[in-house]
Amino acid sequence: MPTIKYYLREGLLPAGVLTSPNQAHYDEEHLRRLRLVRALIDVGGLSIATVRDVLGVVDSRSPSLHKKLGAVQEAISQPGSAELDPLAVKDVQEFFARQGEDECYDVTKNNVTHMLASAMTAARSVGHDHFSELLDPYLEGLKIIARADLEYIASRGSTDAVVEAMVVGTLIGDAVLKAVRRLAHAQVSREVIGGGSDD
Amino acid sequence: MPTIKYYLREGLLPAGVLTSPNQAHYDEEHLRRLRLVRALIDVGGLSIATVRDVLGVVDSRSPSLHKKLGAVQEAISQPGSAELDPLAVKDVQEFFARQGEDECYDVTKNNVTHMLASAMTAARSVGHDHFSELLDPYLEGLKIIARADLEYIASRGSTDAVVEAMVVGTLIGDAVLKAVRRLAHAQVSREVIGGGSDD
DNA sequence: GAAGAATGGATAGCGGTGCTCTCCGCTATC
DNA sequence: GATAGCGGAGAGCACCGCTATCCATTCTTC
Repeated sequence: MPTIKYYLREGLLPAGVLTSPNQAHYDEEHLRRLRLVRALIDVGGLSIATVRDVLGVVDSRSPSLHKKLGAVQEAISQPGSAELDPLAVKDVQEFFARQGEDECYDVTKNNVTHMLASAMTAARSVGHDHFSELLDPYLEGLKIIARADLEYIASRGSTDAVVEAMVVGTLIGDAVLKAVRRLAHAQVSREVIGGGSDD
Repeated sequence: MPTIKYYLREGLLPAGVLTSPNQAHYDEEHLRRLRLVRALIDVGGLSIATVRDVLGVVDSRSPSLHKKLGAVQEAISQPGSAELDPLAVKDVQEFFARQGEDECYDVTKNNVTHMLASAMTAARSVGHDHFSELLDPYLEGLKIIARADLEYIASRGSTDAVVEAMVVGTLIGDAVLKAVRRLAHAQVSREVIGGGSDD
């Protein structure tokens, strides 16, 4: 697998233990890492560089678990450089205000918030000026989901496993949510307009 | 903008109305299309080829709206070619069975189902063998979300607008969900482990 | 102990994708 | 009539993920 050599070179995988100058030993942990990297790339859609960042955070030792989870979250939520529509930013801020979370987040500094504002910008750019109406129901549904997520993540053993579960759960979870949402769309749409041909 | 010329060439944008052999006129509709294309690429993360497919479906005239929405959904849910873990497929099938939706979907033929199975495969590959436990709470939350989506989409005027809203709402909605889910994670995690430093 | 296979390490190169540059022939404008 | 601009088409560029090749060394096998 030349790909593995490449990942080693790129620093995505730790070098094996050299038993001799040209003989390195790789254990089960290395294999786990490799599979994690592949999952992040294939399912998470992360770039090599982002994967490196994420793993860097995962491997870092941080005083507080909370901080580390925050850092992981930032790392797996890369920005996307389009500039933001001020109205979209306002949409986001109003949403925060409605949730009593004002001023906690800054669009310019927080990747996740920036992500949200980017999406709202895109919505407005295609004429969907009231997309932000969806934010509240979204949050309502996502609270259920997030609780399940956190329960799942917290049920891990070590703190390392918790951090890793955060990465995996978030990224693979994104993909799962995408798929299940589409299924739910189809299901709800079937309920509403049946199989018929109305408009 | 050479990029526009490129999109024209790639068939992502309809040619302008030629007022003379070297003078084309572009109206507001063209501009809308361009912004839509950019949104699909930037926020939706679609490739040029996928955008072309999606727009092809959007522009096609189909007898039934339901069919068209289904086709759109397939188009915006491109597969990802990794092979599937049979156990992951079983996870998905059991999930369907639990929802009373057996045999409605085939992992090999339906992009969305395949997407779900891919994600479960990735989860298993990194040792998360019980990720499928999350599917039920996910669906529960997503039902709320999907209802809001459908309501939003159905409130459009023409059927063309409905189809377009399906595309936009699904793809931009994915991005929004990603962001809000992370915010919900942070919020729930703050509730649970506070800002403190336990593990 | 010798021959062959295989490894680690490093460099160069390949293939696809999204975009840009340049050129050509034409026509609208001054 | 000169010039500036357009539409159209081809070649080319930059980046990214990956692969192929090479070399020195060393484990394996006889």
